[in-house]
Amino acid sequence: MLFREGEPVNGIYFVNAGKVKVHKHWGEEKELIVRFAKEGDIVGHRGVGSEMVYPVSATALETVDLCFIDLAFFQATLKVNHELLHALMMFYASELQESEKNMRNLVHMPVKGRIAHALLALLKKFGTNEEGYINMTLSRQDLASYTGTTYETAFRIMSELIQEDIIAISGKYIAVKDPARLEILEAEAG
Amino acid sequence: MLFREGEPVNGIYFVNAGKVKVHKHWGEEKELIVRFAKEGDIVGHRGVGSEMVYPVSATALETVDLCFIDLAFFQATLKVNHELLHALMMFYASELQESEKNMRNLVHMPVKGRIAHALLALLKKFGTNEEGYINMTLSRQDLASYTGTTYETAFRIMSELIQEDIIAISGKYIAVKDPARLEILEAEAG
DNA sequence: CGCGCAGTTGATCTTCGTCAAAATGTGTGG
DNA sequence: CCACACATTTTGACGAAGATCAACTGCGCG
Repeated sequence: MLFREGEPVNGIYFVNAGKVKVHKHWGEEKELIVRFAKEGDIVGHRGVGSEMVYPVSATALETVDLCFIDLAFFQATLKVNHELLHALMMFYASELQESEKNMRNLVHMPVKGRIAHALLALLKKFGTNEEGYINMTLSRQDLASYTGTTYETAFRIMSELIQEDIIAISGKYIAVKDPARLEILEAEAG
Repeated sequence: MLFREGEPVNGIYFVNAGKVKVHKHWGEEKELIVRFAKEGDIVGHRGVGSEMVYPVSATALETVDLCFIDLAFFQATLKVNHELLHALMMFYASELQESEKNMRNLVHMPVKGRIAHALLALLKKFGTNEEGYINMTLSRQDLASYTGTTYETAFRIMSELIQEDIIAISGKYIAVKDPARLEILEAEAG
């Protein structure tokens, strides 16, 4: 765990290698995964703001190689490097768009559509290995948290998708066999 | 309507007076209100990004007085005025935090809690007039869209809250009589 | 007086979350 | 190699929250 929701912010992280999940908690048990980060991504920038407290937690999903940047240094850099400042602003803007799209989906889409959307997003973000499996291992628990459902429901939907021959599973890896059908599920009633 | 989701971005708006809702659509009928803007707020900044297309719509809730800034000019200004760039970045950061908090609430909170949260947010944002009513008229339809529910459900919950003497309604205005009880509803199971 | 429309309420229906049991897997020590 | 404890996955049954549909109210207006 890189940092925990509620802790004071003292810097940001660059991910050199490995995968990280960024999540928000509700009560003891429940969580919502807000984003995944892979090599090249920033983590902890959500702490920047008036409240110097992390609004989310970040935990490594595998062994990661991180670069920690002290907050004071980072902010000083921003003051000087306007390219970076601009890039960071654009990054926030796109994350905001993404977040609000997910929000709408959460409200109006049935679980199956959300899972479809999530799988496509993961496929796009992490790509596939030679055999066509998504380059990431995701426990069903995490998939559930990412789509805002429970473990059992996520499980059932995945079973359905396998029955329908839209996806396939091998060990901890998932393959999307029929992206088009997922897109249909995603778009349904939209 | 200031602009519509999907249209190309050609500038941003400053609100001098009046209230605006920013919303995202799903299908023909359904929408989700993402944010309200009042005098002093920016609208249309969500269009900034790689895709030069508005990800949301904005419509005036009453007569508004706007200041339109051409996109090219705005971006040129950002290049020069680093204070502004920095402020805008911070603004995005806080909107992102807000958005993700709402996202979690949408998933884990029951409707009643979400309405409580929404009322408190509106109270905080718009304040009250002399008689204690929130300085904003909100149709139940909009309240429903804002909390991610249907008209009927929003209506029922409001009735409950009135029964419980937590809020009061006069014409189109809403008064929060017992903020503490709303906070309890908001925090429940969190 | 009748029509239309927003506000209101009631009745049902679906989806999904919850709980619990069954099946299956995994490790450990004898 | 087996027996046992324990964890994880899978399936089933049930219930609750809320969406949907439809009817009813009051009210303005032609």
